[in-house]
Amino acid sequence: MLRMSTLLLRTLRDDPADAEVASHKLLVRAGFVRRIAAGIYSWLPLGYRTYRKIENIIREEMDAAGFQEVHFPALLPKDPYEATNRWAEYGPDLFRLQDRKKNDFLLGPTHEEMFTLMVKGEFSSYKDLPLSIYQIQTKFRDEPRPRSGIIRGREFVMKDSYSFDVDDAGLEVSYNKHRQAYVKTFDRLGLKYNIVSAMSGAMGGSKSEEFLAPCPTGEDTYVLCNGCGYAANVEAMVTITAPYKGDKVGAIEVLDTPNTPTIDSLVELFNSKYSANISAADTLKNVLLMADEKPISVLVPGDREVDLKRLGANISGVKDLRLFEDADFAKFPKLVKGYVGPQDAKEFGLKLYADPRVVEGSHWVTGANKKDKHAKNVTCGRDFIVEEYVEAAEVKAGDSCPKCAKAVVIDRAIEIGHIFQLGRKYAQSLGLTVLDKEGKPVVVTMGSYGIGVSRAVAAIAEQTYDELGLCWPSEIAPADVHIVATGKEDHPFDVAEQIAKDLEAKGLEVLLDDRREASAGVKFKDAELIGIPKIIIVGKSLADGKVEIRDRKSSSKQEVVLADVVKTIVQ
RNA sequence: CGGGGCGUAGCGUAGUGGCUAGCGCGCCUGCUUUGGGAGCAGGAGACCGUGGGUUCGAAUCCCUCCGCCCCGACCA
Repeated sequence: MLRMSTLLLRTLRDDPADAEVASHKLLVRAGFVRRIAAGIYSWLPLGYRTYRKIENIIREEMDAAGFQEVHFPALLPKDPYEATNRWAEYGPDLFRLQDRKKNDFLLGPTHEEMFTLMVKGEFSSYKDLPLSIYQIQTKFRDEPRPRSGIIRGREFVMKDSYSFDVDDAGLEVSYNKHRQAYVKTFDRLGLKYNIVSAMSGAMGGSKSEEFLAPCPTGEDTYVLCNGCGYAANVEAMVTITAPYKGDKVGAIEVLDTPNTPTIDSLVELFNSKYSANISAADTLKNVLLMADEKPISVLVPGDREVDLKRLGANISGVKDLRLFEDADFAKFPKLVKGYVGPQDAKEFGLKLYADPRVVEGSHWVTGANKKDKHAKNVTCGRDFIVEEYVEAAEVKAGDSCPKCAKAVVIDRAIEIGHIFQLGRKYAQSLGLTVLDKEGKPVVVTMGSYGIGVSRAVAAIAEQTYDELGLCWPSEIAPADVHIVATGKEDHPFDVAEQIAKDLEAKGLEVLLDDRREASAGVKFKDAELIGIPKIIIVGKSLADGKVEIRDRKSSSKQEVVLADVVKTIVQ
C-alpha cells in the first residue's frame, strides 16, 4: 500500500519554469519526474510505477507474440559500430567515452549491431529462423535539441525488436506479426493512434510504418484522410495529378515585369499591367538548390513552397541538400535571382526536377532568365523537359487523398512506435548468414521495430490530461484507487485503512492519503493532479455510513454504503 | 550550428550601482483550523550559475565560460 504520509512526493502548485508542454508540466507538478540535465530525467515513486506498468504491458505483448527478451549492455565497445560504419556516420549524436586504457566506447543509441552479432554467434541454419528478439533498454542520443520534457530526451527507454528471416516473404510475415503486436500493445495502453506509412518506397523499397499518437504538441506532422482512413507522414504523402486538358498556347512571350522578385508581386503586376487574370498557382517557382554541391532546380507551382524534408526524403541519390545562397548565384552568373525559368536549364547545367503537378502540356508564367522579365506560355514538354519528377512541394490541408481523392487534413502527433523492414544492410556488413537447404550461405534479412517506452508515459499524459491534472487510463495509473481520508477524528482514517486493506485483498493497488495534517482541499487537489482513476473519499458522509466514490475522468460522484464499497469498485 | 530568451532558497519570483537580498508556495515549532491548495505567531533555508574586470561600493555595469528554455537546422 502506498501511503501519502510517507511517499517520496512533493506536489508543486506552480508550473516549472522550464516546461512548455502539458505532459512535462504535469509530470513534474504531480511528482512523477524530476529533471537532472537537459533531456535527462529521474523517475520518482509514482512516476516509476506508471513507467513500469507501461513497460510490463509491452513486455507481455511481445512475449505473447512469441518474441524472446534479451538484454544488452548500454555501454558498448566501438568495434561493432565501426564494422557498420556507424561510429563515423552517427556523428555528434553518439555519446562517446574511453576506458582507462583509452579504448573507445559508446553509449548505445540503438542496438542493431548487437542483435545481429548475437544471432550470428548462436545460429547458422535456415532451420533456426524465423527469429524475433527484443530488449527494453536505455538508449543514449546526444540530440542537438532535446525538447518537450520526456517526449524527446537524450536518455530514454526504448523497446527495440529485430526479426531475422531467410527471405523477403518471411520478413513480410515477421513484420506483420510485429504490426499486430503493436496494435494490441497500444490499444492496451489506452492510446489513440494512427498507423502511418512513413516512406514512399522510393528508398530501396523498404516498407516502413509509424505509429503516431495525435496530439497538438507532437513534433511530427502527418496527413489523414477522414474519408478512407489513409494516413501518411508528410514526407510520404503522394501527390495525385490528372493529365493536362487545357488549351494549347502559343509560343513563349517575354514581358517586362520590373521589381517582381516574389510570386505575389509578379501576380499583382501581371494582372494590372497586362490585364491578365492569373493566380499564384499559374506561376512556376524555380527553386535552386545545391545537391551534393551540384546545382539543381526544383519546379513547384507558385502557390506552394518547397518542403525540404519531403524533397530530401524523396530525391534519390542525393545526400546533402541545401538552398542556393548568394555565393552560389555568384558562381552561376547566368542565373538571375528572382527571375529564373526552366527554359534554359540545359544551357545552365541545371538538373531539372519537378513536382508532379507540373504535368506534360501545362503552361506557366515563370522567369525569363533576364532581370525584370518574365515569360508566359512556358510549356512543360515543349519549352522545358523535366528530367525527374519528385515529391517536393509542401503538403497542404485540403490536398487530394491519393487513395480516394477526398480532401485530407493535416495533424500533429507524437511518434510512439516505428516498424520497418531493414533488409540485409546489417546482416551484410556484419556477416550474418545462414546455410540454406542446399548448404549455401544466404544473408539474413531483418526487420526493426521500436516503441518509445518512456515517451509513451508522456504521450499518454498528453492525450488524457485535463484542467485538473493527469488522468491515467486504469491499466497504467500508478495505483487503481486513491483513498482520501478527511477530518480530524480517527474514525475516517480507520475506515479508510480498512477499505484499503479490503481492496488490496481483491488484488487492487491502493494509494491511501493518510496525512493527518493536510486539509481536505489539499488532498482533493493532489488526488486530481495525480490522476488515479478512482477516488474514494472517506469523511463527511461517514455519518450516514457511506463514502463517496468519484471517477477522476468523468467527475461523476456516488455515495455508497460501506458494505458495498469493494463491490462497487471492483465491478 | 544560426536566431531569441533566461539563470536570485526545494519550486515560482521581486530586486537596473548604495544599509542585513524581498515576497508567495513548500519546509520546521506552537496554537487555532479540517469537504476544496486554511489562520496567527515564531523559525530554518541563497557562495544572487562560474571566472575575471570596472568601482569607495556589484545580484545590478563590462568581458569569459557554463547551464537551461523556445524557434530553426538536425532527429534509427
